[in-house]
Amino acid sequence: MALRVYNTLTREMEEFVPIHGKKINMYVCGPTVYDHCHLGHARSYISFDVIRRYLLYLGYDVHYISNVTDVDDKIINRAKETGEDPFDLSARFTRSFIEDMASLGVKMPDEQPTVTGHIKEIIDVVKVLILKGFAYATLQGNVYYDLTKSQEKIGILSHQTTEGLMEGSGARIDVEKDKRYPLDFVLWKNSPPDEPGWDSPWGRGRPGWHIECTVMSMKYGSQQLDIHGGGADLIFPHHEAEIHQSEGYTGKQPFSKYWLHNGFLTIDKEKMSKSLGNFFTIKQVLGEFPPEVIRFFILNTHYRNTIDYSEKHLEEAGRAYERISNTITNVKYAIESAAEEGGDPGIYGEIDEARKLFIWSMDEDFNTREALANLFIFSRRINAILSESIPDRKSLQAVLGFFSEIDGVLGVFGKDIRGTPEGITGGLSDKDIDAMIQQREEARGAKDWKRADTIRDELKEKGIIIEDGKEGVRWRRA
RNA sequence: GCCGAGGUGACAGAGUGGCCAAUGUGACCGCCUGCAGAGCGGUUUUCCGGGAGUUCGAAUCUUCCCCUCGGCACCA
Repeated sequence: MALRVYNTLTREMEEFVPIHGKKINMYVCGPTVYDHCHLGHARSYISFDVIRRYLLYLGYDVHYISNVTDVDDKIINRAKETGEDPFDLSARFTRSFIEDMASLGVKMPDEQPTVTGHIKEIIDVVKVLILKGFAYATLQGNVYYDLTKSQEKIGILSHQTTEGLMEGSGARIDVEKDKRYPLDFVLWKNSPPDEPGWDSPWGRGRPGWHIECTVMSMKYGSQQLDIHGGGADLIFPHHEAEIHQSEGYTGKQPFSKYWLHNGFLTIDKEKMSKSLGNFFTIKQVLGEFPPEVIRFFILNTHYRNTIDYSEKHLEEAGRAYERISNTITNVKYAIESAAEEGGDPGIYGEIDEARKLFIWSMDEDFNTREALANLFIFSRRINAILSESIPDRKSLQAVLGFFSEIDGVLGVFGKDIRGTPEGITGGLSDKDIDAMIQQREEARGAKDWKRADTIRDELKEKGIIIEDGKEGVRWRRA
């Protein structure tokens, strides 16, 4: 059994073998911060978050790098529209992005470099590319990568022919007049006086979009990465450009051994994107659904497939999520009334089997959907055991431990395992709730069902759900 | 136009040639329950876009056709 991944570079499933043993350098393209992030970004970063966590779970030493593009035409244009300083604007949306990721339980990258923090390094790499003959500066103060110098690599990731690319894009790109070849891409771009810029050997300007990833992945990772990830929309031209310039710079190939790309998120079968205006920001969706449901929803489809967003689908995901969530709650309640030892040891076999299936699923290109399906089966078995008898505390703790182990990868059930902190719900403290339940129990004892139901309804209105079980009454916040 | 991905039950979505094609949601029935909830058991008739082929055997491989979505300026 070994991990296999789908590599965009070869278009095949390949066994995952890192370049340097257990140490992995993984780079994922971050966002351009000119607006709040939308659910499509969430999809991408949650997918790679889980990939990262699973590699850690397998015992790899993962060094995870993800940049923030904080200077770019879109930022400058947006700032012009709003009259805001472009750097203030990008700082504002960088904070927004980091907040969103934290809400969704995406682990912080080990390194999160920004473009503006690496201007000097970028200039140095561009200088070398010119020296080596892979790039040329023009009189207008632009520097372009010269694609004729690595023509054999055109289409290496997008798997298209030069002609195909020329026909498709040539007609639409307004070809910069100082470019030698239509497919050449900009490494350094001249900045007019009213726009952000830095002094360079070619005049005042700013980095092109692709060069940052080359520079930062090398500075914080290695000249050759194990994994490079991003949305499928980055395959061309962004990631291909990175290959040209990185391999030109280092003389080593491949720039990245594995290229992983996540699929899109659509709405009504149309791609969610800022240019189409059909997007929901992460903050909007978080306003309607809890973060763990959003994560569950995203992980409920394989990361390379398209997900069609709709409230209906999210609600469905919420109900599915509750099944496992309820199982965890059931186990926790059972622990309270369980004997220390002496229960049916069969439960350990269930855990071993479930762990095997989890790894088996995830080893196949991070198949979280399959992993969740197996977790449902495990949940059902545990519930079945629980409805027949109460196992001993030790084995129940082991079940909880297993959920926690899995959750280290999926990051979905943490709240259920740890439990909600004590607090106030609907103006009621835990103490108030317990008191009301006590009253209801008295009514039930007297078979005063009307009064018992009234209390239950009253609590329900305030967001507390009462459930009568054989180990006593339990409650949870809706 | 060029290139790519995909069409699986009511819906969502796995499926690594071979036990009755996972799993979840929904619906229905039963158990449990004062009722409800949660849970358990069961049912949801021929669910693999269509044709041809390879094979003892195909949802899985080949080929043709139909349809959908996406990439080719920016995009996760």
